Amino acid sequence: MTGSHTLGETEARVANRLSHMTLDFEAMAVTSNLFRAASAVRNHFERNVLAESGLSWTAFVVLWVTWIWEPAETRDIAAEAGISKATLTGVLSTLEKMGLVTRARSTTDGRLVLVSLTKDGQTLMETLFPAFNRQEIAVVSPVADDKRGELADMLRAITAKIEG
Amino acid sequence: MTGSHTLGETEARVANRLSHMTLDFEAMAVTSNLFRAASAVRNHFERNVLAESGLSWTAFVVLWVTWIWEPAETRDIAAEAGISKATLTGVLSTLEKMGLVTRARSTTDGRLVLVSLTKDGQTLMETLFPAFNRQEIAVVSPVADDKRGELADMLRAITAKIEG
DNA sequence: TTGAGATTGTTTGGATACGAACAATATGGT
DNA sequence: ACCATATTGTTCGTATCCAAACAATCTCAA
Repeated sequence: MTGSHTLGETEARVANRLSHMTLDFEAMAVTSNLFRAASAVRNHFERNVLAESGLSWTAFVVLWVTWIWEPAETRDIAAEAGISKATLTGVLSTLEKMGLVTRARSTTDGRLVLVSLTKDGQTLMETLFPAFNRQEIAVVSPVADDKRGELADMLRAITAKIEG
Repeated sequence: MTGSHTLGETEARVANRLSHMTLDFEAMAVTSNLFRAASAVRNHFERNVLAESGLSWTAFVVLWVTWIWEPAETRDIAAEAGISKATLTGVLSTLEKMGLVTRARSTTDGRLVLVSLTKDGQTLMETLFPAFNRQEIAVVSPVADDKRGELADMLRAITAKIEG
C-alpha cells in the first residue's frame, strides 16, 4: 500500500503543503488509516481466501447475507451488503451463473425477488466461512485482546453517526 | 447500510446459523465493522463533498497524492492510493480529460511518467481539501478526543500486519 | 373500480478495478 | 558493445459499481 516514502516523510510534506490551512490532523489520520486498513484487509481476503473459489469480495458478502437470511429479499441483501441494487443485480447474475444461488419471484408481491442458496452454495459457505474467520483472527491479532471490543465499538459509532 | 433488521436480530441469526462452528465472534465484529465504517464514510464523502466536483473517491485520492508529491511518479501514486497501476492509468486519463492533471515522460528515465496538477487542479484542491477535512472532523466526532489517536494506531497496526 | 403515486428489480451508460500480456526502457555482468 | 533480466506504464478482457431511466407491480384514496 505505502509507496517508497516513509510515514514521517509523507506527514512532513503534507504539513508543509497545508501549513496555511487550519486542519485537524488527528481526524485526518483516523479516516486515512480507516481506508488503508479496510483496503488492505479486503485485498488480503480476496487473494488468500476467496481467489480459489473465484469469488470477489462483494460476491462473498452477498453470499453470506443470503446464507443468513435465506430466502432473502434483494432489497435487504443490497442494504446489508452496502451496495446499490443495480450492483446487486449484476452480482446475483454472476452467482447464479456459478450455480451458487437461485432467484425466485415472490408469490405474494410480484415486485420482489427472493434469493436462496443452492446445495453447492451452502456447501461452499460451510467450508469458506470458517476459513474466512481464521483469517479474521490473524488480521486482528496485532490489536490487544482487551482492545478489540473497544475498536469495534468505535467503528460502529462512526457508522451510526453517518447513517443515523 | 443496515437493512430492515436490527443488529441484535442479525447477530442472533448468525449465531444460530453458525452454532456448530468454532468461531471468533470478536474478530468477526472488528472486520465487519471496519468495512461498514469504511464504506459508510466513503459514500458520505462521495455524496457530500466530491459529487459537486464530479470526482470519484479514487480520483480524489489520486489527486491528493499528486498534490502532495508533485511531480509524482505513477508507481508511487498507485502505491499511496492503494490501487493497481492498471486502474491508475484509467483514473489519470479521466483526470487529464477533466483538465486537472498533466502527464509528462521523465527525461532521466524513459519508463517513468510524471504527473502534475494543472492550475485548475491546484485551485480545486485548495478549496476541496479543507471541505474534506471538515467532514472528517464530523465523521470522527462520535469517538472521544482522547481515543482517536488510539483508534488510528490500531488501524495502522492491522494494515502493517497484513502488508508487513 | 380506477388511476395517481410509490416501490422494486433490471437495464443503460460511464467510470472504476484487477491480473495478465505487452512494448519500451534501463541495468548489470561479461 | 552486448544481451539477459528487471522495471514501468499501457492495453486487453472481464467483473464490479453507481445514478438515472425504465417497466412491472402494488397501494390507497376518491
